[in-house]
Amino acid sequence: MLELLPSESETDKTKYKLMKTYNNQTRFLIAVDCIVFGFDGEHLKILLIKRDFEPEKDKWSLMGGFVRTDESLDGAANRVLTQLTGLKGVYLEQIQAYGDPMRDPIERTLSVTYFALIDINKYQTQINDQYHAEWFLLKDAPPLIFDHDAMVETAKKKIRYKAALHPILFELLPKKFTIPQLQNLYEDVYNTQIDNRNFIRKLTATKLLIKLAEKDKSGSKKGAFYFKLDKKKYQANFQAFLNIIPNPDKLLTV
Amino acid sequence: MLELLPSESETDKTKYKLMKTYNNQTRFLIAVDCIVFGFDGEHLKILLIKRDFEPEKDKWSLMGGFVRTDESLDGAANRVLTQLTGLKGVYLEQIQAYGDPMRDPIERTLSVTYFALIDINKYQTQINDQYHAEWFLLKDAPPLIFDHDAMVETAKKKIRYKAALHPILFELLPKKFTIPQLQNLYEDVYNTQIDNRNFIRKLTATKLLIKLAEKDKSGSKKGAFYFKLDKKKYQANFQAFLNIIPNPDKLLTV
DNA sequence: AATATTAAATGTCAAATAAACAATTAATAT
DNA sequence: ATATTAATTGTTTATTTGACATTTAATATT
Repeated sequence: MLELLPSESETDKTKYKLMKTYNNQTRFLIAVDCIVFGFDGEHLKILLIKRDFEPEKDKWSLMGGFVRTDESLDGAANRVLTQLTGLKGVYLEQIQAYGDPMRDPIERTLSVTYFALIDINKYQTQINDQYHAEWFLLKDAPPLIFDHDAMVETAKKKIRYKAALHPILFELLPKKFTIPQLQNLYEDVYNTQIDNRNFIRKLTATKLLIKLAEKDKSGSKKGAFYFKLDKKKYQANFQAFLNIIPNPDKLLTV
Repeated sequence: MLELLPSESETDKTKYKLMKTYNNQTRFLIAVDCIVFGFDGEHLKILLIKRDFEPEKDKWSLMGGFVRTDESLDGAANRVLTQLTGLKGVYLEQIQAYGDPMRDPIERTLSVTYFALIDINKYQTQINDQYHAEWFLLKDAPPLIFDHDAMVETAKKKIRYKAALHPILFELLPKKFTIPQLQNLYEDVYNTQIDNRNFIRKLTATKLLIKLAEKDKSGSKKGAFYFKLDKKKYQANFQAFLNIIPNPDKLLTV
């Protein structure tokens, strides 16, 4: 930044000590807001909380919180997410900072959004569910407070964009999953039908999947083989561009 | 966010008026920092400023500034960029928020970074060059203050990533440019050699270029034809995935 | 026990795309 | 007239993609 205060010529450390704050600048509240996605085997879902206090009491909202004095942004986002879900080590990625002066009617607040991808099976309503959290189908989520609807829209676009190139959607699945589950997930995210043979061929080419002996019999008579992710290849090749769905760029705005 | 104050039951507007601020929360400075890229026909460059005030006097830094009371983040970034370059309507994109508690030794400050792509020919040192700005080859830019080096690294990755899929690099070129210039640009961004015939074929396929009658004679005896961008197609198909350079994902971390 | 039912799993062919590769052309300089 | 230099152009092969229908494994039914 610019507009630092001039100071006398001394050692840097001394200077810093002399200069305790930047004068004549306004300070703002900083919040993090999390867009938490899950997958029920059929459809994408989003975890929202119902506010039981004013303002906007009884309205639905993203889970968030103010950044504290000694925590980083990622730290705050992880804290908020753990408060809500009880989960740690969740896939969490910063999306964007929202800083419109009027976005919070009470007081100007900057919000840094994160999206989280969690295995919905690991999530359990906290015993002391102070947040009144609820899963919604993404398609019929209720209106949200402030600019949270815009945040969710951006988050949807972001995961569509990123999942078109990188295997992040596995973060939504349990350790063992079936090909039909995986295909349902991709089809729901992109709201499109995918040819099953091409889908499997492309998946096989990634070498990310390990076939297990066990079958999931719950969905059909024949049963579908379980697969698990090859974690090493997943981490090693995460940045590589995949092309699982046909013409992904045509689907990004749907 | 959570942790709003409870309030009496009245109309929303009344509630908001009653509730003037969020209590018991720390407020922080918010800055924007711009990573400004240019292209001299051969190499990518970055615009840095030399601080002539304490702390970190005489050190190189990104151009930045504190967010003011009534401006948005984008507004602040545009203001800062115009102050530095005199340019308006520049390609500017938010990258990321940096919020490590110790990133600024004077006072905790959140910085939201933006990258700017400008036509280096349009840039002219401001008459009153209070910022002592200077262009550096990206490869031999000096060490920067605070966490600005990390910001530049992230910005480099970001434009490599984005330019692998979208035609943003045209923002660095003048209205009229030649194919050799364009190829130099891509080769410098990805630090790789590109086969000239394949490069032109892929570019032609995008239908983004319009060939002009005029030639640029400065670089060779034969001269290279000027091209200009088809602005309508550029805007209409900006989100479409291109594949100008071979195996871009292999080059993203170089 | 044979047959029906249901969803999972599998293969082929044609079209499009990408990568590797060298010769010709247009202008100026000698 | 010839040499020089960089810009421009095309072909061939390999790979990837998309479109398309049948078989298989298990359970349910008769």
